[in-house]
Amino acid sequence: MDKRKVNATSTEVAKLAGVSQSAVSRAFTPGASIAESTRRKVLHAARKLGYQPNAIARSLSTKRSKIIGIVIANVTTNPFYPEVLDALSRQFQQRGQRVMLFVVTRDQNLDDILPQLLEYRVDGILLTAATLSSAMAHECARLGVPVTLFNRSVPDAHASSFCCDNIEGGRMAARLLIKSGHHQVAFVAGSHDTSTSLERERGFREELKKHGLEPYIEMGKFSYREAFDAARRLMKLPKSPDAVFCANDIMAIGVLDALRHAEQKNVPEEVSVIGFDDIPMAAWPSYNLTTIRQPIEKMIDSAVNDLLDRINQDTMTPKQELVPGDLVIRSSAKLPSGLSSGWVISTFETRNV
Amino acid sequence: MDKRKVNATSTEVAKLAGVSQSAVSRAFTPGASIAESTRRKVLHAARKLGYQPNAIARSLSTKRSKIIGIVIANVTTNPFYPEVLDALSRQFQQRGQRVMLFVVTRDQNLDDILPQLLEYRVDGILLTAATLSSAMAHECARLGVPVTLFNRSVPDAHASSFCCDNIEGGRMAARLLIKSGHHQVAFVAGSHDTSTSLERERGFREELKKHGLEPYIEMGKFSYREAFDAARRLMKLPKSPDAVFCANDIMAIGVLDALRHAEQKNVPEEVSVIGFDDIPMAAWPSYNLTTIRQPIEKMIDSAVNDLLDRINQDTMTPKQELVPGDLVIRSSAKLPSGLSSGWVISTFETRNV
DNA sequence: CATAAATTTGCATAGGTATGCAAAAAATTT
DNA sequence: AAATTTTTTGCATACCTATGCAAATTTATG
Repeated sequence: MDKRKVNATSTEVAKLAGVSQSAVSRAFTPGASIAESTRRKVLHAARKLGYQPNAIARSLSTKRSKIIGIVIANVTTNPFYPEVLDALSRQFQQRGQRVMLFVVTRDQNLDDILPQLLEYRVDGILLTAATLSSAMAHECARLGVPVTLFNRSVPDAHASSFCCDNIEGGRMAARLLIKSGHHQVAFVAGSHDTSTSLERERGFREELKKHGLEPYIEMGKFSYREAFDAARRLMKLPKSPDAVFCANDIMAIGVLDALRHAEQKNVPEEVSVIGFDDIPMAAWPSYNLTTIRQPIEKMIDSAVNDLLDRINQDTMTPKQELVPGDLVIRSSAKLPSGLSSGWVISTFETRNV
Repeated sequence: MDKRKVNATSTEVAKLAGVSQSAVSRAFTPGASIAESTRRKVLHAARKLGYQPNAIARSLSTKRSKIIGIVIANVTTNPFYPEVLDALSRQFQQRGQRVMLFVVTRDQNLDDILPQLLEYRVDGILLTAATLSSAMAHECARLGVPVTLFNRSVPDAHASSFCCDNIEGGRMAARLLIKSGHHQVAFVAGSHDTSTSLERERGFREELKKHGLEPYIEMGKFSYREAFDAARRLMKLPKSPDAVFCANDIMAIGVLDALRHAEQKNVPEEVSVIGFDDIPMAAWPSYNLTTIRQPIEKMIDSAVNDLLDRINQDTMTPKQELVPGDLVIRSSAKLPSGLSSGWVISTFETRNV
């Protein structure tokens, strides 16, 4: 049991086991042509030397790194993204892929980041809360590295994209507010250059318009604090809104806190609040936020499947998928008299936090 | 500008530039011996072919992958860890290291995970919110891969560890509560097998004992929801506590919500609440949580420096560092008449969220 | 037992870069 | 201009594994 050598190689194992280096390689390659008896000999020798196959060398040889590059933003500002990262990481892990991670700021230019991933010959790239320049999209396409966007609509047809149906989500929020008799509503936007916020706003406005309503718009910059302030501004208006729809949950929570603690408003009696995402906090007993749930697991399943499929059959064309969200009814928004089918009623007691 | 070829190699670039493959390699190696004129020729040819050095091949050749393995848990349940991950990722990125990420559950056995990192010949490993079996610690030591623990005390001397001074943090909380005249206090623990929770409890008890007090203990499992319930149990006690110290902020927030919304208690008039970590939420206007701040940036700076140093000078012995926390005074705990020096007074207005 | 078929094995090489060493070229000194 | 020093260059090889191919071995068939 001599373990002085730092990193045994397949050749050393081969020598000890009295076989060729090829045999060692085959012993560690599932499905390779090797007799059970020699495989055992090899594994025994390997254990003795503390041998572990060198994935770097394997990658070089097979031209598959088994690494997926993940680029993610907003990890500290929106609890939705840790949720996404967790699910992604697990999924890839489970499917035998490693993850190379880049955490970026929302405004950071990916044109500096992606080349770093490409250097390592990642098998695929998944971007979330980040946008892709079309130059980079082309570059990845040229190199045959599939790219998938999560939660961002696609700039061109070179990448797949998986999003919640944000427009329909905005409509759902509007419908609920109208049904429950609101007359003056507001939208707290995330930013004016993010597809998610823009689309949610579009659906919301569109549906309101059908009923002759037009929302106030305030900017919340996807942040609790900014949304908190936005809510205060809204309440200062001559005809202050009786309902606020926010482009995401973290802002909705900021609005809720502002209404309750800074503006002494009762929610939902005086003002209804609706969010988007359904982050774990939305179910906390002191928020009980009515919101549009993004079915994270389902979306990630699809995204991961698509990416891995495109890695393995390099002919597949990118796909754009829109996953419907669910209206989750809690108690931050007034209820209409009759409930619609398809709504998810979720109370603190019935849902694990 | 022909770019049909998928991945140009240094040899192809060499041919086009009319130099040797070595020259190409040197052109991309900072500090290598190469004439400025040839470097330019090479870079020009490289651009023409869309060449990018192959980091996998380089790793094989140099025996340095420039990859750090990060293992992290609790990413979705405690906002402290997204903060940590964000900072770690940035730091390594900035220092020219890539990050291979594993998100694990609290109870997952690292003995299956670490080998996967070692396969890729990571230059170093950073574990946070995760513990290391001593067998694995030995294995890493044998392979010359330095390991650093973040926020966990060290099982043996084979790894470095960087922690907040949890014991002293517990003492600080106790001192504040005593100074401001509390008589019946409680501790909401995270778990009974995590050094952070145990140490915070120890310091807290220790200091209370000096003043003849003993805390109620409740289990909050590091979760908002469990802590919420724990608070309700505490308030049902015949002599319910007038102060609650929690092993982390997310539980303190659960307690706060329970007190305010389920138990109709005024905070801090009737009950004081103190947390640990100082996550961004702690500064939110509706919480204003008094807490012990872990100086994340400072801790991570030290941890990253130590790890990179040990990677580069392979003789360095592991280091155990205890970083002092700061008591951040907000308004969830009653104030004593006179403030001590060294306390950080932080109000919503003075701190960026 | 001989022959054909199937399985297992080793050889040789590819994958792309870095680097020690000696040769060549350029710069400096005498 | 020759001699010396310094810088630059290319050659050859190492890094470690996977795999096509032909040879060797085992198993099955007649």
